[in-house]
Amino acid sequence: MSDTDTATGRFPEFDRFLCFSVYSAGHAFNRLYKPLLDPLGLTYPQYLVMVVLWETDDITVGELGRKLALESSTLTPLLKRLEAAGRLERYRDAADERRVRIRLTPEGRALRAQAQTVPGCVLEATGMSEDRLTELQRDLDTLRRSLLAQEPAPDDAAQ
Amino acid sequence: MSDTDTATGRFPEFDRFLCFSVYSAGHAFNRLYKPLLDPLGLTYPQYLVMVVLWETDDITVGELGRKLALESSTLTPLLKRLEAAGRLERYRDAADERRVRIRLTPEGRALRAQAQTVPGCVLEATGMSEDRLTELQRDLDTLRRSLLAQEPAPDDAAQ
DNA sequence: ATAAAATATTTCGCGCACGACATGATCGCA
DNA sequence: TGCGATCATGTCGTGCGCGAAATATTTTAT
Repeated sequence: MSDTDTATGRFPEFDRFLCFSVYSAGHAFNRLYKPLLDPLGLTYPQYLVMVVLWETDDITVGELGRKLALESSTLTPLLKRLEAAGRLERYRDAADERRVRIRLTPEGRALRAQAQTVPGCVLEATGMSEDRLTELQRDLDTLRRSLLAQEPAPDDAAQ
Repeated sequence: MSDTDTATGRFPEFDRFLCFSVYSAGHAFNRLYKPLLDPLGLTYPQYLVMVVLWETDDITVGELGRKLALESSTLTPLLKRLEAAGRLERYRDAADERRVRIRLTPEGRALRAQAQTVPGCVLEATGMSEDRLTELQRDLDTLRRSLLAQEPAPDDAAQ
């Protein structure tokens, strides 16, 4: 950051806002991915969902939401679009009718092969070594956990 | 990252996607800021706009967009909302009637005092030292520049 | 002087992303 | 058994965020 000038107590310069660097790097990824994903007919969040499903198929909306840190109110419309595009199926869990499970269609699984080249393109675009990127990712994950630890986890206010 | 397994050529595990760590850290900032900004009647992107304006007032939409890396089609509605809330004024530049300039109202300037405590809260929430955060920010800015360098800057395709 | 190209902003349509609320299923306990 | 609490998902309203197209102004080249 810092998002502050601790020494002076004055409002920090805009350039020193870490939150903006994160915000802006996120947009940059979005722009980079767009031309790579357009041919696959996927948006960037849809691609992240597919990556999870290629790794762990037949998962509930809730599990998907926990992996991606997204609300079901975000995922439901996104998943319906992927379903309409024939990439996956949504069906009620027979054992617990509250749950909706997501399963890839053959077409959805096949898409993985077409996406093979994407990660390499992205890696190259970063222009950084894998070690440096791994380190950066580790720091970001640490940061994310700290930030979320502030906000009251869903409930467990007790204790 | 990496967003790839260069060694194997296999599709990387979801956990190794740097883009997701950035994406998710961005959401985490959003969630952290919400309760801090709600009392000020600002959203997170609106806050970023205000931070820029507190530092550089009387700026055009285009300049603001370059600083924030946002399109004018994103800023226009956001600025109209801030104008409706009485935080700023939009007016045509007399010297060049194509431009719209943004100027804080007294109320908009006064809001800065109420926001004084925000950066400190955010810094504290990160749980990281300022040095570490500065380093992280530097890496993210480097990354962002690399990513954007891929996509053809607006035009100058010539040369 | 004027037509054509470039520039600045706005409008529109689409897709996230969230919080608040609604719905329906399951669980726990009297 | 059954009724209230909890849980999983979905719906709705608001606000980004972008690309494409529209509008209006200025600049450039003729």
